[in-house]
Amino acid sequence: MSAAPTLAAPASIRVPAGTTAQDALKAAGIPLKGADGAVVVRDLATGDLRDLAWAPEADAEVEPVPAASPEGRAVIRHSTAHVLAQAVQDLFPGTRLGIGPPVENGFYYDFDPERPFTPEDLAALEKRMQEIVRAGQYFSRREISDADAQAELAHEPFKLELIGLKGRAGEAADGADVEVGGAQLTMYDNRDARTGDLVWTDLCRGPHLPRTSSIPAFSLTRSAAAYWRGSEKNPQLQRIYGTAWESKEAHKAHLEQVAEAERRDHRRLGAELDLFSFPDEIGSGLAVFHPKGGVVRRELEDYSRRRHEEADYSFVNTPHISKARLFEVSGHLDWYAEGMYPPMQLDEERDTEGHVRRQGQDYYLKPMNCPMHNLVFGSRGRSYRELPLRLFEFGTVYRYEKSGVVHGLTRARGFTQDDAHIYCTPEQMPGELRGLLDFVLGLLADYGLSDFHLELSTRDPEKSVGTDESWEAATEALRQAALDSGLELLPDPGGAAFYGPKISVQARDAIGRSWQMSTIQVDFNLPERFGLEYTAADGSRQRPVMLHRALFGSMERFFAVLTEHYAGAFPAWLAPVQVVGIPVTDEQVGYLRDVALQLRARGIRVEVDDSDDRMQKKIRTASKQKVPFVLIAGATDAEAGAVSFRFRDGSQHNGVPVEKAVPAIAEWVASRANTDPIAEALVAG
RNA sequence: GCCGCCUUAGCUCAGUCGGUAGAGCAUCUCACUCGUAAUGAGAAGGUCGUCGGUUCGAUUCCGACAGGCGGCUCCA
Repeated sequence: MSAAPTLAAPASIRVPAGTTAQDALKAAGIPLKGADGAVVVRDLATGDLRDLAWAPEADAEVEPVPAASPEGRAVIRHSTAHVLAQAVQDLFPGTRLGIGPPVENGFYYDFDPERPFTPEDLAALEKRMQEIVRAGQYFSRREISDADAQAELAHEPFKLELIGLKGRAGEAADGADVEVGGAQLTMYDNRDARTGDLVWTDLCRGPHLPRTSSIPAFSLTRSAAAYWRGSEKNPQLQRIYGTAWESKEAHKAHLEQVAEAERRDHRRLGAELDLFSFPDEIGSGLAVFHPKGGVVRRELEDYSRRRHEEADYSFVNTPHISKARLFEVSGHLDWYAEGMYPPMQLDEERDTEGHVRRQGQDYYLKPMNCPMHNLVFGSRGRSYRELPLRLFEFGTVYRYEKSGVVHGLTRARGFTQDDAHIYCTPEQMPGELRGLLDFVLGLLADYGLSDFHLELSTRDPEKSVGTDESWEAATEALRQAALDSGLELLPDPGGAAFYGPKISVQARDAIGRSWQMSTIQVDFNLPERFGLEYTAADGSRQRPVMLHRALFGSMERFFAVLTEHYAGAFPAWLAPVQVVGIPVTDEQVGYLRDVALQLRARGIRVEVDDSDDRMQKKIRTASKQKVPFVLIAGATDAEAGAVSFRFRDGSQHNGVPVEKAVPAIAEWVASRANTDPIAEALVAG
């Protein structure tokens, strides 16, 4: 992440009628070059961004928009997308243009080429783009009537379609409004720096940089297919992604950030640290956890279990498969069948002629735990005195994810939810939601995630069941619980499931990426479908409110997020191997084994490296395995009854008496500290 | 599911313009016994993802399938 610009709020600047914004800025001493330089201006009267070449007809007040600002970067990226499109049409004449908007960290442009782009094409395009940037063509804005635009763009079918969408940009796919914004269509002409000749042109709302040479730094990143206007029903275009920045430094920092994310990729670390794998023999999206991954997972689960016990949850266990009937009742087979593994048919019997003698039964793998939990609730009469009833299970579910979306542990086909369903009275709901959110955030924080924001997904009137009143009450209860948390709350209108509104907790990791973690959902539908009831104080039968809540989303996914958050260097309490003993010579193996026994007696996961590698190699091995505590013992240590600590950051603490070292480690682990142990910290503790 | 790319030793990757392959790391053995991120030597390890086609001959060319990667769509 590049540093946010910390410029003082730019003063308003007057652009006299007939003068260009650029001249006015220059006169006011505003820089026009570099990361702080203005790339466009904001017309303060309308709030619109304008090109620097803009010359208002009447005096206007503007503020400069610096390159190193979200809007400035968007302009840079958008202009770079134009350069890409020009390069593509240079090198691949006849390629049709789609849209080319700026996006987070970069831009893309969609094309309809003769054939898909290859990596070599991308290299050639990047080279051609550099030439265009060097040429310093200027971006020239030109207003155009719809009819003229249609004539001029007769050979660009996608652009023609966009013209038809004009003024209804809200309905257009994400990014389309970059091309056709408001009522007035505009073209942007790229003109030769010297001669002013038209080099290339594109339908575009703008604004743009003054010249192609104003693009400070860019690179192309990848190509991929994308559906035209984001719909599966439309033809696929070839999309090229790139990144562009206000300075070479910011560009480099971004590329470094991408490289860091790659190094932290849980799929890579999973193999390097021997945590888990996805054997082809089992099937796509189905993971096996190796002993080291199993340890981490068990620690995650054990701690969670304890916290759930303390929070008065009841633990249940339910099977992985069920007869079809259950999912007919729950409605899954109506509206979720695509996401389910196909059924297995059991129990069918046929006679010798092959006629069915006994009708078979379809069994399904469960995609969710809620139907099973509802059966637990409904297994006997329930009293209001039992509510809220909180049923918890590490419930493994299976979903037939489409082949293209399976992605490591974060999008698997089989995974275990730390799933709870809470049945309560309508009156209990607000308090229950508040408590739930507290619980969720507290538990996530205990695992080292602390930077959260919330999203409130509200009703989509087109697709929803339940009364207006119940939606209103549930949404308000969720909103209030969210507000009480004091966290940033983003609206997600229409994002709710059809059966009720939800809050999702997003957590930012150590390198600033957001992950959706927990969801808390109110459900009006299932209690109805399952006919769930409790007896109220007045003896009447009432329908409980049901809350769904998966705290980690799934254990696999949470495992992946933590792996990436910690870059594989898990906190000591979670680390698969917490201590490695390294003898300086073979002489100390026995001594270290004795120390290891003392640690193991206190529940510490410890190994002694008695291989015939040299000590330095053993240290390297332990470092690469990201072991939090390395205990080295040579003759000096052994004679003194001591060990020498080496920590993950390379710091040392030598000659620590074993009777101090053992409890120090045990206490550190027991504290569940999420910071790395280092020499100072351990000594202080 | 769609588009593109990829699949060679446990891992990371060379290589073969069609004549069945090589490195580093890891593994094993031996020597070394060393104070904070790689000691040296040797050995072993691959029907080149699977199946089919073309061919005298396929790991190499073609096709299908499986798995992976990057996106799109999807994530109730």
